[in-house]
Amino acid sequence: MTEARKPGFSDCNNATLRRAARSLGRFYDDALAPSGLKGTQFGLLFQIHISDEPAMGAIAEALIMDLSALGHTLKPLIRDGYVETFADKDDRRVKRVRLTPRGQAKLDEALKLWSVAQRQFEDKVGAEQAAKLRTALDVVADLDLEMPAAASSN
Amino acid sequence: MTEARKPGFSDCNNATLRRAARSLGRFYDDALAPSGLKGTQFGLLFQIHISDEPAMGAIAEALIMDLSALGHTLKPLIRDGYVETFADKDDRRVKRVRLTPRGQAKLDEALKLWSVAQRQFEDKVGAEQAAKLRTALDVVADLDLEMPAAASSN
DNA sequence: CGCAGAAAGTGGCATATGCCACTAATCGAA
DNA sequence: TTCGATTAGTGGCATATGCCACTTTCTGCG
Repeated sequence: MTEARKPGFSDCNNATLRRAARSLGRFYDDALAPSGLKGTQFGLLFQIHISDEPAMGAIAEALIMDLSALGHTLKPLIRDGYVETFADKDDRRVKRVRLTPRGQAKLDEALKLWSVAQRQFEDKVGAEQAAKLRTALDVVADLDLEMPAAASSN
Repeated sequence: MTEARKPGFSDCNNATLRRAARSLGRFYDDALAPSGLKGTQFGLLFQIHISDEPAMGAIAEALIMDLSALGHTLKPLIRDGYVETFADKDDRRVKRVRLTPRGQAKLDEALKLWSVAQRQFEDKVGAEQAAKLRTALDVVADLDLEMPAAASSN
């Protein structure tokens, strides 16, 4: 072993998760590079695609990301004309999002690249295993974790 | 179901991993907040702590992160006096890193907060299950993935 | 020795994410 | 109706990460 990742305290679930995310993220980013999209952007476009003109808040909730972070991340996609927003008819506070034709086309293009990476990955770890991992990750993501002290107002 | 995370195509391993990372990251960040450190910074200080005055490159490799990204991430820690760097005696290209006494103290402080979060997490998913997940994530992180086309120069 | 090429970092630029303070709109009572 | 609480986003600020173009050192040869 490289002496780098010694056992004993390298047990931080968060650190391990981030490390894997960086690693896998680079792989998917590389695969998507020809489309000009990052893995995150692809995921965001996809989420919008499978939703029905979702509100910002709905997207943020589905992806478990901060609403403001979503706003920031959306900017380059809007700038490049892949996505457009419009106010909800009944509640002007709500801003809805949808893909432009250009965005739809870009997503289709990226999906082809994505599927290659996805297959590549599943060939390595096994589709079954990959599915199990995703399930486990979804469980973790949806855990209702909160620090003891913070549970006061609950 | 919230209709947000429909089945079928939400199978992207990368998206699922990032989503979980955002979720868990927030939990650990909250737990570490009293120390003023983010989960990432804590992990970085810890990595330096368990290594012996590691070179930048060694840290980057262990954490599977870009060397320049490491440099950027290290800046606030150096600015706050938790870490210091010095040139390697035999190779002036190499920059080594170590914790300052102040950094060591901060790490000790953060470790207490971290262990609470860690325990909280393991109580929820089970220590056994958590260990399995970490193992799976390490496997994923260390996979030798590369796009078919990129294998040319190999 | 001297030079081409590799190796280790740095800096700039761009995206990814979060938190906090604010603004705009809506809702729920009094 | 009117005002306070709530909800949905925005903008600013700071860290997290990557890629690329350079600069500085080393290394290996001829």
